[in-house]
Amino acid sequence: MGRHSCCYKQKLRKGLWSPEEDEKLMNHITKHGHGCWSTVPKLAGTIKILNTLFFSIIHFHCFPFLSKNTSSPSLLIPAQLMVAGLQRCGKSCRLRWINYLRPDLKRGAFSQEEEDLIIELHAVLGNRWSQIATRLPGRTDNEIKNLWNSSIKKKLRQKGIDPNTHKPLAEVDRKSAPTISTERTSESSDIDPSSGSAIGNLNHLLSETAQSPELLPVLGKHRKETTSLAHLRVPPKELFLDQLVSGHDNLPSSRSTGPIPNFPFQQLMCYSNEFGSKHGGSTNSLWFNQNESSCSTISTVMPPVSPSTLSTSTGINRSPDNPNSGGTGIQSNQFYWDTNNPSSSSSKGSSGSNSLGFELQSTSSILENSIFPWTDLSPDKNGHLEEELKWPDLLHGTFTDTPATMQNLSQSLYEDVVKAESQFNMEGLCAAWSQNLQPQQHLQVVSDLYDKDLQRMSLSFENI
DNA sequence: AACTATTGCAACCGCCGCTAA
DNA sequence: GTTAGCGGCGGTTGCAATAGT
Repeated sequence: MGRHSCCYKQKLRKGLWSPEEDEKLMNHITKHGHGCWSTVPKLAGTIKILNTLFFSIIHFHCFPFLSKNTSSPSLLIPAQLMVAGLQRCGKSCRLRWINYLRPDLKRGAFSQEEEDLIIELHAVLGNRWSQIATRLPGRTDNEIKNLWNSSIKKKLRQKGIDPNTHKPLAEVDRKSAPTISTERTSESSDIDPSSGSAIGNLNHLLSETAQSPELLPVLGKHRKETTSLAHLRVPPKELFLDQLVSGHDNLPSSRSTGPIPNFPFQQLMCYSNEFGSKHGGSTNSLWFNQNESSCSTISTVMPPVSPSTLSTSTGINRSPDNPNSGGTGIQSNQFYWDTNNPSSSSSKGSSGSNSLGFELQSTSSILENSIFPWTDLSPDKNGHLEEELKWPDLLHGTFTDTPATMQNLSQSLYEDVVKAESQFNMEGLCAAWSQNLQPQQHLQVVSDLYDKDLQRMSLSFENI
């Protein structure tokens, strides 16, 4: 198949991104959405030039006395704005946005719970980093991949666990371990679905679950511990920006883009992370200000977003001593809303009702009652999860569960798998929200979404 | 202080699948 | 059916920061 056209182009910058490039890209995407990535580098510069030209012409015609020494409006354009667009290929722009500039990224070290989750997901999904990343809100596949290769692998080996098969190293050694190639799918393919002890991949898992109820808890576990996070995952902010700025309602097929019409995402920008409540109260707030203490506040006071707000509120606070660095501290990469804009709000703003006038409620209650009516998966009232299934039991199929639990798990099986594969489809929910549907209607919408996702899922697995 | 080794992470490379012409 | 363009993914590399000597 054809390669990316930009790969053939010369004179494109490579290497680390400068703050100026970041700003260009950030400004462009927040104002216009990324659209076609291949056009982003050009547009990121040309739009600025056109804007400048426009205002220069206005300036020239309205205030000629200020430019009497100039013979042409074009002379009013500052030279520094005449630079071309980003000298980057679209692919590079996309990568930079996804892995670094995206406002929903969670910075900082991985928690132990996240690491454990990655290990468990890797046992099921193999090196499908992007799918693993969908279960860890705010984390990118690249980040997870790096963590795996640099840290988790070593830790597992130190514990006597083979990171490829998730089996004890001694057992692997006895079996004259297969040569680990450097091929793309080497690690995931090392997990032999037919081996019986390690769960090779999701495809195998699905086929097995159809016949082997004992595998259901594998998904059931993730349903409780991880899919609940997936449920709470809100669409990337850029989706909203695209929609809010452009106002169109096309439906991109890309999994990373999609319209979110009139969705009150400000109330979802933060969620009560069960990890946080479970372990020392460290709340992992996502989206924008990642100040740990501001989670509950920002989730309830964020007003509707206007394009004007967005266009002026995309500043990035970086660590002052290293502006080019992503920083490792959670505080070092905050994205903020324009606190000077009266239509906007501060993360330290007061609570109460927002400018839409509807009564605010806690994020968790919204999630449980309105947005995610199926969230019977929530932690219990004390913030604790139900007793977890031990992973080794899952791997070896020795788990037994009560019929009632199994029934619940089987009911939710498709939820978990579908969302693992297709990511949660927020579009319909957003549409439902925008239509002010009643709870029962929400349920219907959700049900329909599941049906569609299930169909897509089936097709996907048929093609594997 | 200088050098080397290690680590962490951002970014690139190359391939694949999907889609439209 | 073929081809090209594109987005996306996973593997790998390169480099800056840090630790160790």
